[in-house]
Amino acid sequence: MGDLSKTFRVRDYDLDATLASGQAFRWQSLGQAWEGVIGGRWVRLCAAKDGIAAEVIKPVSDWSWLEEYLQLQVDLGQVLATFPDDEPMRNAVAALPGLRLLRQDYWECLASFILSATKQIVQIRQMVALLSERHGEPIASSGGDPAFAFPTIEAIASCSEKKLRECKLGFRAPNLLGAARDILDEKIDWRRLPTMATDEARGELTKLRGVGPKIADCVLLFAGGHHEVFPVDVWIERALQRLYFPKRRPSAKRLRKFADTHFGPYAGYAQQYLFHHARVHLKLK
DNA sequence: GCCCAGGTGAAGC
DNA sequence: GCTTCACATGGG
Repeated sequence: MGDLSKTFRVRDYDLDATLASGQAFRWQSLGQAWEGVIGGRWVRLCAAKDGIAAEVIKPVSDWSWLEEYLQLQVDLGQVLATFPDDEPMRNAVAALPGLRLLRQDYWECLASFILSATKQIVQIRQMVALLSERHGEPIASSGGDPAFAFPTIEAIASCSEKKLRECKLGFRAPNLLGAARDILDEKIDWRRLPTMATDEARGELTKLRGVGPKIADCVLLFAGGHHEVFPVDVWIERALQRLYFPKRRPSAKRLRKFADTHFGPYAGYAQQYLFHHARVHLKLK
């Protein structure tokens, strides 16, 4: 049997901040609701009293895929308690209480962040949407437009570079294609990735062309659940500079070291707070 | 038109 | 080692 909707009880969950924070790229805001696709299922989410209401289009009896994706079991208070007690962190948390990290699919996350290189978040969304429409499986959805699953590794691997460039991927096209083919050709130990220690997994991911430390760290954090990982991108670099070293100009290496030692066991969460806060509330340049 | 965007890899000091 | 640059494409 199963149900078409379910309400999950959860505290401290800011759905808007979480789905708009640039960690996942398939969510669309429609009025009060968010519509998206998680692993081949169309979903509509809505903030509800004491929790989150979910709607699907085909009956579901086991909702663990959604609980896992949304990380409903995480006690946010415990996470926030591990943050360093300094002004930048206090401000970022105060501005967005309830911001969470999702737990995404490895391939979709890797592919999306391969596309993220020197692109704005809006444009990453556009590339991901176009790629899914053209190379993903159509799936049932509510309303007029069909929805599309994110393209499988096989679907991307069987594309030509030209086909991918037609999805506006630019110079990222060969990187995405290469990643899909290298995974299928077992150039990296893809299957064992989820159980690897952080450094080993990072080493595997960065064997892929177009995947450096930043993209690898995003995959480790957003798909692998390595919560101690702190991806450093241009936004975070600016935020760290301005918030923690206003008078000096530390090298990228120095900032990396600071990020690795300052933020504690949930540094990845801290990073997401700083990142979203910097993007939304600070005019950093 | 110009500048820059959740980077990376290669080439130049 | 560190700095600079090319790489496609679109939005502000």
